[in-house]
Amino acid sequence: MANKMGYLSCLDTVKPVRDAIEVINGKWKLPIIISVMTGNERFTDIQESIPGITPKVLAKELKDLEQHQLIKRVVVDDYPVKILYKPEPYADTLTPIIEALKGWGLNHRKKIFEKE
Amino acid sequence: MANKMGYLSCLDTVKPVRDAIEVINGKWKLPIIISVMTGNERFTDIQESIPGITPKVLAKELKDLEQHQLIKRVVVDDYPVKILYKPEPYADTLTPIIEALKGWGLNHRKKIFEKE
DNA sequence: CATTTCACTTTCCTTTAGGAAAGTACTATA
DNA sequence: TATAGTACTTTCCTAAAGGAAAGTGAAATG
Repeated sequence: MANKMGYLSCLDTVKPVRDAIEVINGKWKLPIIISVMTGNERFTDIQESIPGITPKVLAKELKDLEQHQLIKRVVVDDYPVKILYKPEPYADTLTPIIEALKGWGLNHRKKIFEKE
Repeated sequence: MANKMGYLSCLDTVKPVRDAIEVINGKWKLPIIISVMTGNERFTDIQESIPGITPKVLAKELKDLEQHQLIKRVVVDDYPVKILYKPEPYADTLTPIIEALKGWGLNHRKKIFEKE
């Protein structure tokens, strides 16, 4: 009944990491969350705060993030109608990930510049 | 000389996060690093420890990770020749990211199951 | 001599991500 | 009346990611 695998199981870590990656995958999701958490609320503001993002990509990613309950789309019925994107409380749970990536990225860039 | 942007700058965070994402992007890189850090050294062992990965993808990602100095490919000149993949010390710097993703993924799965 | 193991590579194919450019419908402002 | 801003959508396209299946060459094992 014992298993005869010759490899070491790492599924305890691999599985949840993959679950997380599925939610925040791609180039743009974390940058958008960061922008919204920083306080950018309008479509155009978010777009301008993230260099290189196109409106098509932004619109698609905003929908994904809404589905995952990380942000919400709020329609304000003034005249003219305003649309605001706000972070959901659940977005705060991503802070440790964002901080870890930020720290690593900062250090990595330093490492690259030292070498070359 | 002041800037007249209407948005809030979040580049201090967005830029390093993007640098990090560029290195560990895709479905497979972190799972492979986790497997190698767990102690899997042989191609076939790594492959079997990560459900769903194909040899083509594994070969390609191992090369990428080697280039980023996260793992090294060691040829052991016994007869028969053995090829071992070992984590580089630099791989350890990814531990906070992996732990953050693992924690988040675990919690996320719990959240999903509670809801539905 | 046949089979198996190991570490891949090769081919073919589909899906997804992403970018460029233009357009749209509405409202506001000069 | 013309121009500009807002929040997108649409079309077209390329590149990269990823998967399935088979093959390869060397060496070991039965």
